[in-house]
Amino acid sequence: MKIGELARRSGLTAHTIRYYERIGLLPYADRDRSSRRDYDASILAWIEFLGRLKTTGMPIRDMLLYADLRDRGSGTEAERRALLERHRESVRAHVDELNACLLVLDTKIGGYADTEQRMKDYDATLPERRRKPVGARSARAR
Amino acid sequence: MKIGELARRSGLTAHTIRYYERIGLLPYADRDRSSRRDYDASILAWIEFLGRLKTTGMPIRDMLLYADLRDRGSGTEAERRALLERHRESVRAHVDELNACLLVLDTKIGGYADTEQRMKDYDATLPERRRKPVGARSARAR
DNA sequence: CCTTGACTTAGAGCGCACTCGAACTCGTAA
DNA sequence: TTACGAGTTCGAGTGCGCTCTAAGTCAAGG
Repeated sequence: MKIGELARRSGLTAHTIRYYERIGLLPYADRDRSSRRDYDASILAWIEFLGRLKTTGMPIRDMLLYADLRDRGSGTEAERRALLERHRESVRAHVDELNACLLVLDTKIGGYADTEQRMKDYDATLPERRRKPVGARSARAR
Repeated sequence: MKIGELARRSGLTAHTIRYYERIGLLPYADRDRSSRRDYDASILAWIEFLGRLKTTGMPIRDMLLYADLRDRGSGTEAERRALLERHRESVRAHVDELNACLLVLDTKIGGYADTEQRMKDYDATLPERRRKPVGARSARAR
């Protein structure tokens, strides 16, 4: 599989695939006679897994850590597992936080229930917004 | 309340508060005789609300949109509401996505159940990782 | 033979959201 | 009076994760 097809199939751009290889997220790909990257379909599973880590907010530096553990092969399983478990906890915490925000958002939206009614939430508590008075740099200009 | 106290109470840094004012996320604050910002406690509710939007992944440009609608006052309620509802939907979708990823993560971690066992997931499907062969720029170097 | 288009590399540039530094001004306490 | 600490402005710098450009190579089709 050439980089173009992998791009189509993975949803990444060819640019991003090369970038990932450069930083070590993807293994250095085999090249054909004319130096073009030639991928095995198995790379897709790894890219999908990276995508999930990314979706769940793992920074690239941590994915690199995981990738490096994987490189080092057997003997690193416990560490890999620990890394994923820590990440799972942080994702769970984030989901909880998002759900809490959703409740607040529901309340807020509820405040707009009848568009024609006055607000009784945050919007009403701040008297009115002011803009920086243009050209008024200070009381006694110098 | 001076900017330092607001920083302590809001969790933002004074730098960030000034930055938010600069870009229009926070209203231009009243200044005392010596040009120092002097805040009313009501600003805290707004900052907390912004924090929730931020936590839920709303980009600053959208918060600005909301802030501008709020500035324009009555007559913009429907639009504000629509904005929040769209955002709520995107947050819900993201939560669903995260939960789906959590399931995969659980499976993956399950694969490490007994650290001493062989892997039968992604890690096992990629034969082995290769590194860029240093100094090997091409078959026929030039 | 020539064109086309998919690829190659190295490196620059971008958008976001801060974050910090420099140089300065105040008000207060010693 | 002087020193301190907390504030001010403007603008530059940072870290992240891409994203794109330039200039070149190559293989296949017309």
